[in-house]
Amino acid sequence: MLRFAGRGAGLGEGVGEKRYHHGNLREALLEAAFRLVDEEGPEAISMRALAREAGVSSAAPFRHFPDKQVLLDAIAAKAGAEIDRRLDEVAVECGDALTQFRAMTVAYVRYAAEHPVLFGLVHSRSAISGRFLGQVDDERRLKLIALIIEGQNAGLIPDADPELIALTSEALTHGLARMIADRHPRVRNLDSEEARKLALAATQLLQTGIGLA
Amino acid sequence: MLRFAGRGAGLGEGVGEKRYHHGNLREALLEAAFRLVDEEGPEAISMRALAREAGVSSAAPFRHFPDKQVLLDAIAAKAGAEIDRRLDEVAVECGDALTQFRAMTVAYVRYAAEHPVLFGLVHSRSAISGRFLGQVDDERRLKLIALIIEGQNAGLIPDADPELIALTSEALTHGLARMIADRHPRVRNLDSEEARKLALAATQLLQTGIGLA
DNA sequence: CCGCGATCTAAGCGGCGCTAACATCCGGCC
DNA sequence: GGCCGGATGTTAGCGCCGCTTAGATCGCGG
Repeated sequence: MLRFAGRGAGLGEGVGEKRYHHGNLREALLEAAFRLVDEEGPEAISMRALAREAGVSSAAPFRHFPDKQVLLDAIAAKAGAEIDRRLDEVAVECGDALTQFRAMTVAYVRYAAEHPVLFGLVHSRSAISGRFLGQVDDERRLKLIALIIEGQNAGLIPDADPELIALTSEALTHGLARMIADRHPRVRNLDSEEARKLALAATQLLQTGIGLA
Repeated sequence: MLRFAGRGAGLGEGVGEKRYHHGNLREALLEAAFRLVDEEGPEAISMRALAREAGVSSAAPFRHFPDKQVLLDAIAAKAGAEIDRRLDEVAVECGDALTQFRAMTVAYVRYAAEHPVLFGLVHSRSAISGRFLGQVDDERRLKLIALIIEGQNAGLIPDADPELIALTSEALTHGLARMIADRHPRVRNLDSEEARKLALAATQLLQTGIGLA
């Protein structure tokens, strides 16, 4: 956590009080921006508007974020961490490899349905090129591959290249999530329960395959 | 096609010539914007810069595009039409249903690898909500479902819900394309030949399935 | 050949991202 | 305790942006 100035603006701040230093400006900006992006989209925020909302001058935010893109990247990192948290959460409920993979798919797709804009921001080129998400993604990649090898040893998964199986599975999951988040005509307006059912059906189909030859 | 003023600025326009009316401003703006978005991203264009490039005043573009978003949507529509053209092109080379589907996946993923920004723009919320892409998408959806039913009748595809099979297939295709276009760490810097191989391997895996139970 | 609608220009409004120069304040060091 | 340096604010302003309005120019149909 960041240090918090002792005399900074706490939650019980009086209405008329004005102090030179905000005390927690970085977090205040990040939270406001996070909420606004989630609700209105990334184009809806401006550094100046955020500064006004926080009650500081329009130049103040640049003390904490060198430019707007860095702020957007920070928002993406926050959303990415939340996705990661949810995936870890459902992963501990175990079951065999395929069950675990399906549970993670459901969690991923549900996040996309519930927070489409943030989901999109996480996968924007700028956010992806950031160090943070690359690391997280790599960790999950290794876990997923380990899971697949485990499934292969247990006779649940065919002996194809684990990397390819992981990538294909993830592509299906990611494609579903993207289509929902982007309001693709074919999956418009799914609530997260419908998204859950769709994710289950699609992953089931991936398990059995769509070819008979 | 749009009408083209007889005395409009043709390709052989003299250097010093200046005329009050451009003659083909809408197309000139669209082409320049299309190229710039493809090369530099949507944030790289501004109405004023496009006007300068076309040699007109900064207000002129607004005679042809009510606002910037409409221009971006027009670019997305153009890219969407090109994707559609490519899919139709490979679809006529026939083969059975599964082969045809795999060829279309390859074409789709290759476009994403070759024109990542345009591919992303086509699937932006604003473009998707436009009438045009919805129609195109719906046509292709019906074709794909017809293809699946054909495959089921031929004993190539299992008797699951054709809608679900279509959606799952498309989600895999779309997910691969998105990951490549967004430079997802796991599939960075694939050229279109590598993209082709990956698409073939992944769709092959979808056919056989990733589960043995 | 003329007038009317389509197309363009000039000028400007308010907002934006970002910077520079200066003000204030906090924590740490003697 | 006092002071001093760096972190964190402020004011002012630059240049660009999207977009609007009012008027100039053009070209086509009657």
